[in-house]
Amino acid sequence: MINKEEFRKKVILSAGQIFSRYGFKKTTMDEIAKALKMGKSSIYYYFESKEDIFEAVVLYEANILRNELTTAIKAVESPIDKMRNYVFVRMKSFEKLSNYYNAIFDKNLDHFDFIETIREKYDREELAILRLIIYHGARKKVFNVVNSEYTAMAIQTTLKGLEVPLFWKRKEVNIEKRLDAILNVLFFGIVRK
Amino acid sequence: MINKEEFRKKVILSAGQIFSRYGFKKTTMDEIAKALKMGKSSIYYYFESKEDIFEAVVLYEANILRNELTTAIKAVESPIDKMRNYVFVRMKSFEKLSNYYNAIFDKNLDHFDFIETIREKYDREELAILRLIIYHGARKKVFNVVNSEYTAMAIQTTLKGLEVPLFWKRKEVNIEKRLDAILNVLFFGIVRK
DNA sequence: CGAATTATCGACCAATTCATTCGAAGCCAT
DNA sequence: ATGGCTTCGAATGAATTGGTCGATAATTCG
Repeated sequence: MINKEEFRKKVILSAGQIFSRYGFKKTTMDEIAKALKMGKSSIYYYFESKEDIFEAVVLYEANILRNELTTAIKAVESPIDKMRNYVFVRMKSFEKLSNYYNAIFDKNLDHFDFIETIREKYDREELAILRLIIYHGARKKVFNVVNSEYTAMAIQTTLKGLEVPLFWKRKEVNIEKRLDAILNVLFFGIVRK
Repeated sequence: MINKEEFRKKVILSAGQIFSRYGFKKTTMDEIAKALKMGKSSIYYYFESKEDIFEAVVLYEANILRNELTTAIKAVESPIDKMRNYVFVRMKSFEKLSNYYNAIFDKNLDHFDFIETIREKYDREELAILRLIIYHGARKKVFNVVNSEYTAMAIQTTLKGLEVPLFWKRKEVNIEKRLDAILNVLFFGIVRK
């Protein structure tokens, strides 16, 4: 490969597909390697661990979504309707969950009920949570209800419930710091080097 | 449970969802048990093995699809267009594969190229193969080109390539017999007891 | 009731799978 | 051919997984 950074991106794109399809646990390093047409051990030259790859994927995805949402929010005139519309379309593209997103709009479900439902049915689709967080954040932005304390708590609660060994559940890392990293990417576009 | 047969069906429906999502290998008995809210070992009271469940699921699914197709075929007046249309719609509903089904119609791909593509991308989605078989069979029926030798060979070739330990790959069973069972269900509606 | 049959479960096992390591080796420019 | 960068196959130790077994509920039936 020409460039280390370029190769990492290649991995992120490739592994991202597999992760979003099978989730963290069910995705194996062998699969990732095979998709890249590479020896499994070679990947460890660019990434520390499977969780490291996953973290990179999530942050990458988060950044893209944030950009899209930011643009959309800027273009909003009649906040509620436009936003509702936009998020609706975005969610639809995430086929597997559209039913639930429909539900929350149609039946005016409580946010936490909603999270609970998702957790029960899709606790392997971490990216769903990500989108949920974004939705949550976007809503806050649009309605101008900024309460990062509440947001952080909601996210933390959600993550705690997941069985998947997400990187931010590692005992040795500071959960607060990780959360900050994510929130920075999501809402302020700051990406760590 | 009231009835042994009824419980088996419950398992088939529940496990079927998981199988079709994650494929045979990635689906664990623990998951199936959890979905049924039962102890894992209890399932073995009704089924011999994981493969046994899978076999039941596949045959069940095959039977439903066969019925649908049979009805559709009966209603065909202008065989080519109607059939094309019907299969098209059916395939669309199988979202993940629709691109490939589109491809085969639009670009007139060879049948075997198509199988190859599927195998490469989705060799864990055995039900995709099933649908392919049905499509294959339906095509034969509509175009009145009946050549069961060819059909059987195509299927066998396809199955051989799969890495998944499908029940029909077991050494101790007669592959021919298993194929016959499947074909009987698919094209003649005969279900084994 | 009580015995026999049916159904469920937790604990356990052997085999496999998996993430990760490591040393060797390929490749390429000097 | 030396040295740095990159790739890989084989090995490993820990975790997972399909399946077993004996105990124990639950249900049926005399």
